[in-house]
Amino acid sequence: MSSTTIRDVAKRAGVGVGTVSRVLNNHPSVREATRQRVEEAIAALNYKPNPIARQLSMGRSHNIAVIAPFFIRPSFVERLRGVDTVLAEHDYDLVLYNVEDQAKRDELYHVLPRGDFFDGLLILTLGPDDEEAERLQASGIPVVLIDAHHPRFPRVIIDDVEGGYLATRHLIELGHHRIAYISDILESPFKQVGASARRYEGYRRALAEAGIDFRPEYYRQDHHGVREAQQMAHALLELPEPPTAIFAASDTQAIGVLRAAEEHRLRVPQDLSVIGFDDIEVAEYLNLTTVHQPLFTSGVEGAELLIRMLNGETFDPETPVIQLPLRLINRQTTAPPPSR
Amino acid sequence: MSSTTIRDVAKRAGVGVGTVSRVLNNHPSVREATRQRVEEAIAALNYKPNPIARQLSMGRSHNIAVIAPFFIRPSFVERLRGVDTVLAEHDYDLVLYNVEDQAKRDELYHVLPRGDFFDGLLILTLGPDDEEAERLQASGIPVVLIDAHHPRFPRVIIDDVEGGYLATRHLIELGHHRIAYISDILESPFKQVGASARRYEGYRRALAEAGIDFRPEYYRQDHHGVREAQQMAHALLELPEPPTAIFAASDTQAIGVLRAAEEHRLRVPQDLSVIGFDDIEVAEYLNLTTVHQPLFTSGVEGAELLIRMLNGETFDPETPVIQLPLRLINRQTTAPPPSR
DNA sequence: TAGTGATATGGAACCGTTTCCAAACTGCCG
DNA sequence: CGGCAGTTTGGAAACGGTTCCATATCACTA
Repeated sequence: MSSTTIRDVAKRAGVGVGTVSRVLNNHPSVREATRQRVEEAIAALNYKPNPIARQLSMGRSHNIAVIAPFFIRPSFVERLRGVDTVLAEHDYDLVLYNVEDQAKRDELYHVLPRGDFFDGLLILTLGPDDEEAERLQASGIPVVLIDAHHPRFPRVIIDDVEGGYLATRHLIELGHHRIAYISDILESPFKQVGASARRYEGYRRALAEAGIDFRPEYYRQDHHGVREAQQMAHALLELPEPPTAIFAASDTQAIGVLRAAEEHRLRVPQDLSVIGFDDIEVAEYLNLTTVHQPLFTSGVEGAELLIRMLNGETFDPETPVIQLPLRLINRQTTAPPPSR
Repeated sequence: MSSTTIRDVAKRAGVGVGTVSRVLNNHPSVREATRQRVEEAIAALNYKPNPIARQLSMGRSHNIAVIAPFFIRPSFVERLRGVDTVLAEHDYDLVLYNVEDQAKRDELYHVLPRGDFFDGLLILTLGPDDEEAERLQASGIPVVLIDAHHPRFPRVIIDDVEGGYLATRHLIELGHHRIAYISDILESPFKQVGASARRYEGYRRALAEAGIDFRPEYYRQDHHGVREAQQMAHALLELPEPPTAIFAASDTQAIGVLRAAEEHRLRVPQDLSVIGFDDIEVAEYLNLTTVHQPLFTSGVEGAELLIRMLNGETFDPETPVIQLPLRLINRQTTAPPPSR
């Protein structure tokens, strides 16, 4: 029970509360002798200031809300670690909100813009639609988007089109012509153009550039998940003229493709090439060729940006956009197509 | 900017602040007509009560601190999801603290016992040592441990000895005699007897019971991680008389074993059986035989227990201990040993 | 030793709520 | 219509800090 208050300390040290407060916030104008006495009293009473009271009187909470979709597990945790690292360093507390479905999401977008409870808001992946953006902005609370796009907010992103292009290009250079793309549902349930749609664009561009006709039957979408991906790959491999390479919009989905290949007794990469996206941790253990995006770094950069905003730093007329580099990681699930 | 206060609302509705507060907390004794007027004023001014002021005045924060080691990623997220589900339901906010190293951990154990900032504390995996337990208990703040042991605190656990026994027994029943155990370092850096040590005990017990001599060279430990596990398995497989089955203390480490087997051109399970522990998500995709523990459920149960404590529920003289069931998941990485 | 500007200090006011107490109503009964 | 118990209500006090302002103290200088 640390119900000792600043007044107790003041009394014990024989000073006024103001002085104790000054010692606490090491304000310069406190005589050394006085500071000593106060510090002794603090130690003697084992006094710890009440953060809530401090928050109330200072008008700032030192909390940062992080909205994140847990269901994209592997990549989300890496990002969160990045965020945590930075926030801890700057003494902000991380209040975490999980969004698993539309309802939860809508609720959060209604509830969170409370300038008096959060100093800032970090949104992972599930960016706002226009109306929500409006409301967020009206609330005046600083917001940074990580892995989400909205013109009105500072954000940390990757060039998904480029990523899709990179992956597809890699397959083309290996000699593939029959290249499929599987992804989660492009019209994302969360009312925004998702990453997969942009990766798809890169896919189409690479194809077009190489003069390869796009075949609608080589393109599938379903909810995100290993099982769903496995089924899509399955369908693909049963086509009269199956693809020789499959580009999955995420590593998680690539795992599903790998499983389907196994079912079909296809050797990877000899009979079928598979490439993923994200470079989550298991990708390495599965020897999955993939497009690496800096997940941890995205968290770091986003949090740092937010903190700079909180410190009153202002930016050019433009809202800052940090674009992180992508890199193809060539492991062992891609190879030239089977010759025949 | 929602700097409208309760006084603004009171003025506009022509009532006292007390009445507005009563409406807000729907206290029964407010006349319907009055309630109406107040509600109109609230709507008109778009008033939202300031949670911090409320916290200060009520002495409770509605925050729950969760201490978790991010580095055990996959299992940690599942637990966290369980926690989040329950907390959200009960309107508690989840403040997350990551512990990646000893220093961070010590700091947290010093800082967190602030009864006035957190209503409760949920500790995942990294339980307190005796001194820390002392301090925690002195602070009076309710604590629940998940996947950690300390006699003084309520906790949600599994029977790791039983789990180790289960896994080893399974291998023995398949006909294996040369069974190795690899794990992270038993003398955990976090000053407590870890799960791996108890699983080891189960391993030894199963061996003894079957009359199989324990061979020290079949038992290895190193830091947690795929790479380290891979090396340990590597060493094991180069023994003059290598094991025919390896029990890894976690699925993550089992992945390392799988990789080592691949390097050695051993087929799993024909040439080598591998069993893990935890049943994290990828275990299924790798067809890994493993011991399933209810991760999500552990989070749920822990959070619910904490909330019951917060609601003033008291328990028998005993501190409550919830033990979750374990289950062997028989997939495709174990089989009888190669006959020869 | 008085006077000066700079530095320290005490303590009231404030942050925005809840809660408590006393006062003001209400409706009902005799 | 007066009295009374039960509801409603207003508003001061409290929560535990920070901040501001006025006052006290200090170290020098003339």
